[in-house]
Amino acid sequence: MAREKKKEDSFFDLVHEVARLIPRGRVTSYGAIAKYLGTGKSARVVGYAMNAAHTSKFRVPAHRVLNRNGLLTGKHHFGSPDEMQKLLEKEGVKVIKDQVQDFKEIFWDPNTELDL
DNA sequence: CGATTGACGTACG
DNA sequence: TCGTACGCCAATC
Repeated sequence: MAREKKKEDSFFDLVHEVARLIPRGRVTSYGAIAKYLGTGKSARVVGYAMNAAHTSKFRVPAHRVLNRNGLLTGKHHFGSPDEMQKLLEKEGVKVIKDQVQDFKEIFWDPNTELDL
């Protein structure tokens, strides 16, 4: 009765929330989010959670989450692989050959930005 | 309940 | 410097 809504405390929601906190025009890495969530070395779980982002009721800007190399590793998981790059460029992020330019300059680290 | 997978990361050769 | 192997944690089958 009291549970009118199922609270999804899954790791997914945690990643989804952080992903939504990413400012427009900024990008982050799976490892950064993983560390922020406490997963630490298991950046894989973050990527896995991103896969579930599609199932989240909220819109998760997964296109702002890249791997440690600033490479659009998960572009294939979008409706269209070109859409991810298109979205990033639309936000002012230059992407060449699936590689984000000035990745370290637009890199948004939740551990630094949120803990500031 | 056990084995496999996964949008990563780091270490080693 | 580049390529390959392993580890890590959680979800899914």
